[in-house]
Amino acid sequence: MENWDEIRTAYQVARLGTVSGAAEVLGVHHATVIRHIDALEKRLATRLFQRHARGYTPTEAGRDLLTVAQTTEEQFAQLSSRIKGHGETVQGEFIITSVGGVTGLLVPVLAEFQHRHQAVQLRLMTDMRIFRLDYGEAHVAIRAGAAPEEPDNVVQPLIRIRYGLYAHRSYVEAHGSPASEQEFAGHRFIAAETEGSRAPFFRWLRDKVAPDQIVFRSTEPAAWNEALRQGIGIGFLPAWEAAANSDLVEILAPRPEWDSPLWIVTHVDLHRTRKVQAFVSLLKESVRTWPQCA
Amino acid sequence: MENWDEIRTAYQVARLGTVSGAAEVLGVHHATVIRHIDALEKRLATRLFQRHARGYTPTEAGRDLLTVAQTTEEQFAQLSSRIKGHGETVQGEFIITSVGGVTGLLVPVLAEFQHRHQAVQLRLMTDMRIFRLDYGEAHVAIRAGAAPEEPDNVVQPLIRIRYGLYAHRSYVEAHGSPASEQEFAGHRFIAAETEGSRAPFFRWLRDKVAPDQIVFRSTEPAAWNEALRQGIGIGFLPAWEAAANSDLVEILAPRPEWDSPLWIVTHVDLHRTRKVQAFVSLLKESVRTWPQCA
DNA sequence: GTCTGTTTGTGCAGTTACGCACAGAGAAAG
DNA sequence: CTTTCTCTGTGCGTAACTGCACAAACAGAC
Repeated sequence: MENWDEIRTAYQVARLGTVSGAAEVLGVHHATVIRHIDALEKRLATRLFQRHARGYTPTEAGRDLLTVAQTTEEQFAQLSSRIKGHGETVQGEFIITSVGGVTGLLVPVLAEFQHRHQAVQLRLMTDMRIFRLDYGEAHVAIRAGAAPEEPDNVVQPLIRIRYGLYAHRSYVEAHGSPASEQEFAGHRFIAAETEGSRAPFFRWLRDKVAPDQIVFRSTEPAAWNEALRQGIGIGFLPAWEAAANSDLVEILAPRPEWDSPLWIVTHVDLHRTRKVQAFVSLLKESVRTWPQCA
Repeated sequence: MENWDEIRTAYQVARLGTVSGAAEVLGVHHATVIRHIDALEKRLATRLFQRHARGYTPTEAGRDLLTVAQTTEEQFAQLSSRIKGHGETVQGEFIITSVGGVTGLLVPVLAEFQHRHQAVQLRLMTDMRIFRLDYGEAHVAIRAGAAPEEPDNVVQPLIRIRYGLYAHRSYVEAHGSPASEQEFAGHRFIAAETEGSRAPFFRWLRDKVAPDQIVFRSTEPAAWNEALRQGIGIGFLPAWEAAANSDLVEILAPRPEWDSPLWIVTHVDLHRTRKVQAFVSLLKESVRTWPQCA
């Protein structure tokens, strides 16, 4: 039962009773319809229609095909409208993967997105490994560092996060506060786990301090944050996050060279969809209300 | 949602995850698969798959299509086996149309047919008008008289019914029995309603007797029979039917010129089916057990 | 009866779609 | 890092399919 098009032609013939009518509905020549029927009957080794001068009358097999194909056409029509509507309306699952450090900024945007589009189910994936937009693992990704250059991904700049060097009040009370990087000797620092971290401020830090000065390492940005609050050492923090916590003391003010650019990355196949576009535009819009960052 | 073949192609791609695999299953070149997907996505204005070097990953729309097309394929497969089996097994409705006079011979054959093939539902149509084998009104027809010459119908001779002229004993006791057609004057006859009856014995009768001698006319052969038994007049009867009734007196013995040939007529589109063949062969076989007729 | 409209059926010409070959890109293995 | 394999993607020639035109047959109207 290969060649579904022939089934479709046979269905129209069975429905309308004439080859000519079916040809008109299908938008093909009636000769094509005849050939389709002939081929299908030959393959099934059964007559589907009785031919006469007034048209084609379906046999029992033809009537059977009629009912089956009728539901098929309905199913396909529903599928079509569902798919077409799917691209235009914002609904269904929506998967975002992002770097760990920006969840505090991202979640309010997601809340607003959910509020605007009640029919979406949100999934935020922040994990060690980089989720691939290929393979359909996520609809959009928030990436940090150098601009991603993966093919088939459309990359848009989102914002530059200003990073400063901060410590908890308790740390400053215990160890003092270095006025510049020349006074870093003897101080304790917090950094990322991976040596080859792409964050510019971590590369800067690696040049300025000895490895044994970094007393706390973690892959998880939330852990850096917590370690900082516990007074374990001096560490980088987004300026907006430090400003929200009065217990944190600014060691060194943010510098442009420490800025971490954020990127919105979407797969080219999904970038045109209304759902993705709705989220991206909302995200860009929300970013403008973050004056502490830009 | 036209072009069901493209849906089928997309279904296989969604199922297998790769263009190459789908191409192999479908028995086409992988370039064709790519073109089908491209065309379908363009028509739906939605991406069904995310393309990457390892294959095609279905999007939500693609997964939706997958489930719909999966049931479609199952439905078509069942339809196919049903239709193919339909041609080989004897089951379903079986419609016979026949001239009215032979039901007494036909019904036993139908009973045997039903006994052999429990899965058939028999319908015997004996009506004024001639049912057309075109339009699917019947599977086989038993026709009488001159050989039908309708196109697209396969005509086979079945048997020649011997007709004689009979009357009920009560009629003979009241009016006597003519020894030959020369003594028909004053006798009463039973004939068909239609003037242009194709039965040869009625044409013969029309030449021998005056119109007002025909005192009973009916379109229904069973009515002739009954009228004969009631002693209304002299009428033609199949020899076998008269022989079964001892109250009937033979007026004139059957003559070859009165023979009414019966024909088995089937539509060419249905003639090859096993169901029709089974019935036709059974009918021919049964006919040999009617020695009174031939 | 003739005429008209509709339908099926077929040979021929054009066009679309297919198969083929090759290129390019990742991913996995050594 | 290099090699190898698999899979996708595209230009080109061919083959299959489609559209066209015409013929034939039939039903209905007049």
